[in-house]
Amino acid sequence: MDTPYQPELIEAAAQQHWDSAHAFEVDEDDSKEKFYCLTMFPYPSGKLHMGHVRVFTISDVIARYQRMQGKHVLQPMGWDAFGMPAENAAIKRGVPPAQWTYENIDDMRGQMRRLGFAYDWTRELTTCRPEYYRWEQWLFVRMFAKGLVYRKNSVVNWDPVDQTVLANEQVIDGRGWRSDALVERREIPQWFMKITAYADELLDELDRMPGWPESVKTMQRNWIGRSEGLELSFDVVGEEEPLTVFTTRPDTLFGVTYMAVAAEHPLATKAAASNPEIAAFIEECKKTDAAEATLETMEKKGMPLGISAIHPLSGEEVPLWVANFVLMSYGTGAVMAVPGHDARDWEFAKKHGLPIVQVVAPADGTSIDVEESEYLEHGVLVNSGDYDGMDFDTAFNAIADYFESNDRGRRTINYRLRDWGVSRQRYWGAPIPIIYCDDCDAVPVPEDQLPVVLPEDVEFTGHGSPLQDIPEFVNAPCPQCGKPARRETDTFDTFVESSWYFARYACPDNDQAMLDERAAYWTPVDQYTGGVEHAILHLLYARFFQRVMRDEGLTDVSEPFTNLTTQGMVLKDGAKMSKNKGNTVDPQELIARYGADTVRLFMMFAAPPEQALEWSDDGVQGSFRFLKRFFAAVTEHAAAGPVEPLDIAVLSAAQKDLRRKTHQTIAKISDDIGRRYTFNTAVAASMELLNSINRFDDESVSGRAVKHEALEAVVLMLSPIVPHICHELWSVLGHDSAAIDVPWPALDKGALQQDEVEVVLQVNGKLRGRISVAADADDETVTAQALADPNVQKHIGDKAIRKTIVVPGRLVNIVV
RNA sequence: GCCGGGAUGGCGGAACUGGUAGACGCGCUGGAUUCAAAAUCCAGUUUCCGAGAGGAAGUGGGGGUUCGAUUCCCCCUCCCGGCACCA
Repeated sequence: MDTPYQPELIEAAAQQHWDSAHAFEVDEDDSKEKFYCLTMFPYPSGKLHMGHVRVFTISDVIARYQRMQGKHVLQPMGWDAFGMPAENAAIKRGVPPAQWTYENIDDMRGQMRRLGFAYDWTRELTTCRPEYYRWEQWLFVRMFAKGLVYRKNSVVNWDPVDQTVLANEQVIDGRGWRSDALVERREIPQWFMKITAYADELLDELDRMPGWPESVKTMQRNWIGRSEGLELSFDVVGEEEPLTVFTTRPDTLFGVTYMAVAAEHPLATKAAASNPEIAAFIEECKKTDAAEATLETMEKKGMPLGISAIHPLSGEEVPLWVANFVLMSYGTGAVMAVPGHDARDWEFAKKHGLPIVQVVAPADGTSIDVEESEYLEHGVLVNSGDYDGMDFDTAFNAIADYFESNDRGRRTINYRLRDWGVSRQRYWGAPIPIIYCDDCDAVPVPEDQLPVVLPEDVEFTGHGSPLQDIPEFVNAPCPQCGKPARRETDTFDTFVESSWYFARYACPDNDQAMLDERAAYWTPVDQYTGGVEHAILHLLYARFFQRVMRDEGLTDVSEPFTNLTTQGMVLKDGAKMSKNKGNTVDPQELIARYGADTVRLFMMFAAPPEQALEWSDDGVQGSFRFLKRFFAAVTEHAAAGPVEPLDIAVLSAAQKDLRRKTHQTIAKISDDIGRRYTFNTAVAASMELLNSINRFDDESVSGRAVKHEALEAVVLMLSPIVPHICHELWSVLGHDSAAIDVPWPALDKGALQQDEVEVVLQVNGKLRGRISVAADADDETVTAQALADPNVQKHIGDKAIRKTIVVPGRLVNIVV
C-alpha cells in the first residue's frame, strides 16, 4: 500500500512495548481506585468472529479510557471451554473434545493478541481444567449439605432412534437433527439448584441496580414472575386426593367451567389405564419437544377424562380434561379454567363447546358479552352468589379468607421462575460430584476427594456419554459405607462455569480455596459487557451464584455486576453472520489487510454498542482512509519542526475558533466515552476536529501551537479506540512517555467562550431564518432582532402576535 | 403464544432533557491531479416545485397532546433477541 501509514509495523511495535512493560498486569494496589472491566468470556469455537471482535473492542475502549482517568484497571480473559460443539466436532472428525478445545483456545488467543486488547494474561482461565471446575464441584457439595440442591424427575427431549437426550437446539421441527426421528418428551431424574430460594432477593435487588439497562431488568422481573394468589383444592369425584391449583384471580372462581391437567398427571395416567383413547392422546402429547415456545405456539388440544371435580364454592360438578398446554413442571400440573375471563381458556372452551360464564362485569356498568370475547379486566363480581357486587380486592380477600378459615386453601406467592436443572447427559462438562450407593442413595463426594476429574482421552461415538463406558471412572466406593458404588455420569450445565468465573479471575491460582482476599479487592465487576441474548439466563444464574458464594462466607458482595452493557449483533445483509448462511467475514483477513486499528475503528464507528451493527466492506475502507489522513496530518505537522509553547493571550479569531473546537470536542468525547458509551459519535467528533485542523491553514508560531494542542488531543482521545497508531503518533509529536501512561486531555472551559451565537427563528414552529446575536443578549433584545428579520416579517404578515417563545441561545418562536 | 427491543436519505447512523431532522462516514455525481489507473484533493448530494430567493412535504402506518414531536401518549404493521438442554 502506497502510504507512509504502515499498520503492521506500528502495531507490532506498540504491542511489544506493552508486553515488555507488562502494562496491563495488575496487582491489588489499595492506594488506587480499582476498575474491573469484564467481557463475557468466549466459547472457544474455532476462530474469532466479528461478534467477538466487537464486544472485546467495546470493553477494551472502556478499560483503556478508565486507565487514562487514573484508575487501577483489571481486564482479564478466559475460556468458557465446556460445551456441545466440542462433542460435535469429536463425532465429526474423531478428535477428542479436549484436544479440539485446547487447539481452538491457542488460535483465538493469538488473534486476540493481534488485536491489541489490554488484557492481564497472567489471570487467564480455562473452565475445562480441573483446577477451575473443582471449586464448583466443591460449592455443589456445600449446597448439598445446605439442602440447596436436590434430585427430581424432569423432562428431556428423547431421540428414540439414537437413544440419546437432545438439546432443544438439536430438535428441528420436532425431529432429531441426526436421526430425523420424532422426538419424545421423557422424564428422567436430574439434579436441581434451588434458585427459587433466592427469588425474592433476586427480584427486589433489581430496583437498586441503576447501572443495568431497564430492558434487562424488566425481562428479569418478568422471568421471575412473582404473583400473589390463592392456592386452593377441588375435590375429585371418586378420588381420595383433592386437586390443587393456583390462581391469581380468585374473584373469577365462580366462572370455572372445567379443569385441565397435564398429560403426565397421575389422574390422566389413571384414566388412561381404562380408556385406550385417552392413552393414545397422552402418548400423542408426549411426542413433542420440551421447549416452551413449541408448547405455546402449537394447537391447543385436549380430551375429557370422564371424571369430575367438585366446585369448592358452588358444589357443582365441573369436568376434568387432559390438555397438551398444561405442563407437569409448572406448579401442580393442573389448572382451573375460567373461559369468560382468560384468553386461552376462552379459545379452548369455544373449540370444545364448553360453557362460558360471565362472573365479572365492568365497574362502569357497560355491558359485555363473554360469548363474543373474554373480559380480562378487573371489575365487579356477578353470578357469584354471596360475592356479587364486590370489587376485585374485596372479592379476593373474602374468598381467600373463606378458603383459609375452612382449611381448603391459602394465600400464596407464586413464581414463574423454576429451579435450575443442572444435569446434562453429556460427556464434555464438569462431572457432578455424586456417588450412588444401593444402601446410602446419592452421596456427595467428600471435599478431600475433589476434584472428580473428567477423563480427557476418550473414544467418542455420539451414542450416550462415553463416561458410562469407563469402569475406572464409574466404579467408586461409597464415601459413606465403603461398598462398591457408581459415580454420577451426568455433567454440569455449562452455565455453572460461567456463573462464577468473574470472581475467580481475582485469584485463578489459589488451590486452597475458591476465592480469597484478592476477590474482595476486585469484585464486584464495575463494567460487564456482553450479548443481550444473555439478558436472562446467564445473568440470573450469575446473580444467584454470587449470593450462594456470599452465604458460604466467600465474599461480602451480593450483586456481581455493577454496570451492564448489552451489545447488539453483527449483521451482514441484514442477517446474523453464520457459517450456515455463508455471510461471515473473517477478522483475520481484515487485520492482515488493514491492521487491527482499522478493524477496531470501524467496529466502534459503525453503530452504538447496544444496536445491531450492519457490516460494510466499504465502511472498513473508509475507516482505513481516516487513519491514513490522521497519520499524515500528525507526521506532516511534526516534520515542520518544533513548536513554541501556546500563548492564549495573543490568539487571532481563527486561532480561537480552532481552540474552541478542540475543547468542545474534548468535552463531547469525554462524555461520549465516559458516560454515554456512544463510541460512534466520539469517532465522528474526532473526524470533525481533524477536518477542522486540516482546513486550518496557519503556519504562524501561534497557529502551529494551536494546531499542536488540537492534534495532541485527537491522539489521546482516539487512543482507547485505535491504541497502536496513537502510541506511534504520540511519540511522533515529540514525547518520551508512552501514550498508555498519559492522562486524558484536560478541558479548558475558557476556550469555550463565544461572543456571538446563532439563534433559529420560527413562525408558528416553522423555521423562517437564523440570526447571530451577542451571547449575553437578553430575551427582549433577541426578540426585537427576530421581529426585524424580513422573512419573519413576511410570514407574520398582518396577523397579530399571540405569543413569543424564547429558548436562550437556541431559538425564537413567534406564534400568530 | 408470552417477555424485551427496534424501524430516520441510496446505505450505516446523528439529533443526549420536547426546540434548526439528516452531524460523521459510505456510496454516487462533477471537477483537479495522472500517459492511464489506483491513491489523493476540491465541490455537490432527503424528495418535490423554483433560474434564484424561497416554498412544500418528510423520521414504518393511523390517531392524540403541545407554540413546537424522531423524542411524550393510544392503536396497528413488520423486523430482531429470549423462552429454562446453543452459548
